[in-house]
Amino acid sequence: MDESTWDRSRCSIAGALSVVGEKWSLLVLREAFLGVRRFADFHRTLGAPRAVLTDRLGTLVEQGLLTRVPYQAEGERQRHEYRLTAKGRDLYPTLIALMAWGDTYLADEGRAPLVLQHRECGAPVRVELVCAAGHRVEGARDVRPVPQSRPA
Amino acid sequence: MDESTWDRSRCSIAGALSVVGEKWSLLVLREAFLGVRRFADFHRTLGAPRAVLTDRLGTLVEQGLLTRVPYQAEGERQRHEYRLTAKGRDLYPTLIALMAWGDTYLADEGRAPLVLQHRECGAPVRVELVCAAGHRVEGARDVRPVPQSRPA
DNA sequence: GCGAGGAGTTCGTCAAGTGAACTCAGCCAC
DNA sequence: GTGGCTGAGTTCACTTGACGAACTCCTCGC
Repeated sequence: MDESTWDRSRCSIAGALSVVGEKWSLLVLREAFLGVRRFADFHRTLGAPRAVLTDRLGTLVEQGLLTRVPYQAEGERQRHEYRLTAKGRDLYPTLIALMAWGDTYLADEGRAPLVLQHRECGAPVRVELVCAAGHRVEGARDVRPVPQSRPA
Repeated sequence: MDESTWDRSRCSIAGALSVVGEKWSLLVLREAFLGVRRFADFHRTLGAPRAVLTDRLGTLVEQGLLTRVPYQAEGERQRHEYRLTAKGRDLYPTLIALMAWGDTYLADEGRAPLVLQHRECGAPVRVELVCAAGHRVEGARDVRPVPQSRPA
């Protein structure tokens, strides 16, 4: 492709990174996918500074990846918890792809620290590139990037 | 799963982010996938400050995602170019997943600024979650995360 | 009223990103 | 050879962001 003429400023990767590209954002989402919902639990499991966590949770809510819903445990006062929205849940494949890469290249002795099993059958889950016609796509070389003209 | 006992410090997502989680890293890789190889072109297409670019290219080389190979254009002095390694190329699904998310939630009027076609058949390419038994996995709810015990 | 704990906020410090200016090396024209 | 051009950095002053500890506020149970 002609990489010199494509308008990078509209790139969806750049856009996505402007939403979840800050430090801790994707890790917050990882915790959310593991079921964490409360501020104190995010803080404990991530070890991020409170101020940063407040900020990240705030922008994730603002961007619509999490919602802040009130809840009340018995014998406690009302609090808020953070839950994934559909927009947030749709980042799951991204996280899985990142994790798979880390498992391949970073895990000690190739042992993945966390295995994902299909709930129905127990088989391990992975990401795959496919085309709409059903072919398996091996990598970037099998793909032709086609920039779309900007609507006038 | 019991999210309170799993050792987050070994998480492959955190590990991967420590390699490519800094600002500009994934965008540098995006350009590399689009065929950019030279410092000046990275600089021009990304608009990142030179110092940051020097640093990011350096760490990506150091981490083995890019290699720095000398080349010489006719009539010019010898220079270096940066090429993706297998380790770098394997981040392709991650970038595609991020891009797909951005296309869905950020692109104006749902028009993806860049379409990926399967080179063989022209059909659009996307990422999918599947299990080893071949089932389609819809999302996080279909997945059971199982922490692996740390080797003693 | 008192203490505890969740959920932040504030603050001083330190690291990282930013843009402009400067450097350095080789090639070319003269 | 001299001077200019270009690619690839480096340096610097400045601003932004991250860090950890300390502080606040609110509410519940006692």
